Amino acid sequence: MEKVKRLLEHTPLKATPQRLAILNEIASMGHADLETIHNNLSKNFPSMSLATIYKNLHTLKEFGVIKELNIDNTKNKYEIAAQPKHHHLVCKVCGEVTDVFLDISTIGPQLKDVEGFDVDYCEVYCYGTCSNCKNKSAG
Amino acid sequence: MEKVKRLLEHTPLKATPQRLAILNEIASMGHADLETIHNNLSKNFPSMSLATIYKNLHTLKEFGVIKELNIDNTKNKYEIAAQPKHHHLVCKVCGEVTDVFLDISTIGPQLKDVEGFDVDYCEVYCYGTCSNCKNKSAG
DNA sequence: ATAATTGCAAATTTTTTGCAGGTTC
DNA sequence: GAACCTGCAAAAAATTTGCAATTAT
Repeated sequence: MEKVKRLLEHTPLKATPQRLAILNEIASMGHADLETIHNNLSKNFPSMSLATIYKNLHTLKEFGVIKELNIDNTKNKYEIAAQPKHHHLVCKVCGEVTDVFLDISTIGPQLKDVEGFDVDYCEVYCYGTCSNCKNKSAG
Repeated sequence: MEKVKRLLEHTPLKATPQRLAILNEIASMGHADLETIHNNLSKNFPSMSLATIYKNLHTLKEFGVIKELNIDNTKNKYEIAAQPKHHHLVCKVCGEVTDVFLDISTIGPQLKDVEGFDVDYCEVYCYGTCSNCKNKSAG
């Protein structure tokens, strides 16, 4: 829990048990959505209210502690922001999300052509079937 | 209107005026969200109900006539699916979305390493500032 | 004629808000 | 002690549903 506490260091946000639990859940899952966070935390933390999770996800995102993923057909998922830059692999069967490090340096030069648009960063989402799901469908 | 009617040809969906108007709106805007569609269509089509738009966006997506975009911090936007493969540029200031053709052939080979994951396709979203917004902030 | 679609109103689900009591710094 | 947070309950917003009348094929 001390690990995630550090994520709040340069923010005005207080390290409440609920907030740390939410961060810890996201950190240990890698990626988590609101419902999953609520379900998992409710077990050990029965009074954890939905409103608290809504407020926290909003605030944590606002202060750049977490990031929202933008995945097709999925409820919003969150990940810890302080990670090396990476992209995402999404299994369209089970929904599992995996981080992947990609060299996308060939994209930047192609955007030079776009009249006057200043690109800050690009996000890549790759969709397909994970090995688990592939094996299941194969028999 | 005949143009968008063709988009329904290989589906069991009927070409109702409401449906065609929705498709036409998306086609002419390039990308549109539910609220915008509703606002714009209500002008000429006062009885157009929100429920009809919800149902249509769902059905049209289900049959692959339209695609939902996955843009950070934005309400779901839709585009016509039958278009050459492209990616998206998003202005973080005004929200404007622009299509962009990118060669992402360098990504595929990098994914060979990922154990057992079969990638179908990748989506790239590039975020930045469009020329309009850049000029405004510059004075 | 048949099956699909619309629009309304109601129901449901999701998200936000206000505030009293409690907590962190 | 000041500012911030939580959890509750209520409010607001977003989305879905059921159904009778209508429409496309």
